[in-house]
Amino acid sequence: MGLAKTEMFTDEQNKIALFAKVFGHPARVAILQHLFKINACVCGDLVNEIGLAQPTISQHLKELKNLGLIKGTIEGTSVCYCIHPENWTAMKEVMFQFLNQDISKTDCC
Amino acid sequence: MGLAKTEMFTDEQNKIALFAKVFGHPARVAILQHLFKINACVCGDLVNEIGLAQPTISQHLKELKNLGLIKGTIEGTSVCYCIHPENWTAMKEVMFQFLNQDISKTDCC
DNA sequence: TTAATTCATTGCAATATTACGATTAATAAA
DNA sequence: TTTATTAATCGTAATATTGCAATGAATTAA
Repeated sequence: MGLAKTEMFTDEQNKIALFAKVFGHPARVAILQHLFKINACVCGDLVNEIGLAQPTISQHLKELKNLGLIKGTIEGTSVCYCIHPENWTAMKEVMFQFLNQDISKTDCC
Repeated sequence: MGLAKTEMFTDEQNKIALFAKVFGHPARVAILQHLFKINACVCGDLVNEIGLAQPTISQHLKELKNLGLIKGTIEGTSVCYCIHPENWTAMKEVMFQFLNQDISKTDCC
């Protein structure tokens, strides 16, 4: 199939999976790291920074934007992308809760 | 293609992407949450708990096991799965570092 | 207006993922 | 031994993802 049966899971589980999925490609990880690193906003420098073709980067940026993790503003002919702070923080809350589950009881096997 | 060009990225970026990818499906999120919730180990109860067919669950468990996040021990005819505490903690370190990047400077757009 | 620049979109090929029926392997119970 | 139980593996169909060339839309420069 290639199609996840999302209706069988809770909203929280689906939300975690959606966030995780977008981090599941090294190009998107690299894009985000670069946006954090460069204090000012960045546009098509990402195409040079990362070694992929322009349409490929554009596609990855779109996915990050769709999830609300970044925002892009048009500046003349170029587009300035940067982290969306509020949404990033909200995403962190969700992911932290998942990653921080109590591990102390898991003493089996 | 459908094939990520991992050679263009750092080991860290690829590692983050690999961990994130395995969390990128709600069934695997649900499996992990259940393993955390059930203090004792769990085996094919997961098939009942989650609504997917046995081969599907088995496949998801395999991916989690391949990454070292869970471990399985044979107990008679059934297999007992549980979180791998050390590896989970190590994974958390990597993910936290990525998620916790300094957001205070990102005041653009 | 014309050309140049930047980025999004489209279309497509190659590969990956998801799900499950059927089967197999291994152990336990009768 | 025979049968049941449990879980892994195989094979396959349906869909998703990745990457890029070609193209298009929008703005700027000449």
